[in-house]
Amino acid sequence: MSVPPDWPTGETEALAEQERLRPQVVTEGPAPDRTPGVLVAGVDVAYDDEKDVVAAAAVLLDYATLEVVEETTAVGPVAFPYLPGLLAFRELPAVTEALRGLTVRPEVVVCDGYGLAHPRRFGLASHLGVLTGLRTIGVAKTPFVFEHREPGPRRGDWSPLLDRGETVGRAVRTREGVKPVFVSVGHRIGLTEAAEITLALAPHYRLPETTRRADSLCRRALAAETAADVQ
DNA sequence: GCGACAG
DNA sequence: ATCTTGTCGC
Repeated sequence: MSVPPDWPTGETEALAEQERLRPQVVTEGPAPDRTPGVLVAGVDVAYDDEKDVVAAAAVLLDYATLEVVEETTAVGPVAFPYLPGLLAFRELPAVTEALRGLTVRPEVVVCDGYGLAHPRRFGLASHLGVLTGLRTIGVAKTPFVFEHREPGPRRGDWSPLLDRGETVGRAVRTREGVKPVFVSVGHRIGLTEAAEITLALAPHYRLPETTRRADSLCRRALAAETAADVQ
C-alpha cells in the first residue's frame, strides 16, 4: 500500500478536505436484510509508529450467520500523525487498500471509531463512506468528546450521544453488565439502523464480530510485517 | 494559553 | 493505538 499523492500532509489541508467532502454524506438509509448470503465487512488498523508501519485488515462476514467469508490486509507507511478529529487521514489509505482486496462489495462496512459523531460531523466512518460509496457505520469504544446518560442495564438498551444537546449517535448496551459502545451514522444509513446492525453483529461480546475479527487480523498482519521485513 | 481528545 | 500473564468471576 502507498499513500495517495494528493493525500493531505498537514492539519490545515486536512480540515479543508473534511469541509469539502462533508456535504456528500447521506444520513439515512436501510439496514440490510438478515438473510444468508448478505455480506458485511469490518475494518481496523494497527500501527508500529517506530517503524512507520500501518497494517489494515478487512474481513467479510455473512450477516446472518457471522461466518467469515473472506479476509484481506494491506501494509504501508503511516499516512498522517494522530490528531483527534483527523483520525481518518491516518487510517483511510490503508483501509481503502484492504477493502479493494475483497472480491465482493459488502452491504455495510463497520468502522472502529465515529461517523457523524465528530466535531465537524465527518468522522472516519463518514469519510470512508464518501470516498468509497459504501454504506458505513461507526462503532467506537469510548465517548470521545460527547455526553451521554448511562443506558439501561439490558442488552439493547441505549441513550443518546450528545454534542451540546444535539444527538450525534447512541450509547448502546450490547451486553449486560458491560460498558456500552458508541454508535454513529457513517454514510447512507440512519441512526436507528446503525444501532440495529451493531446489536445484530454483537450477540456475545461487547464489540461487533466484524471489529473483533478485523482487529485480530490487522495485529497479525503487523506482527508478520514487523518480523519478516528489513526492506 | 493549556489541557482533553475516536484510534 | 500501545505496553501485556495470569487471574478473578460468571
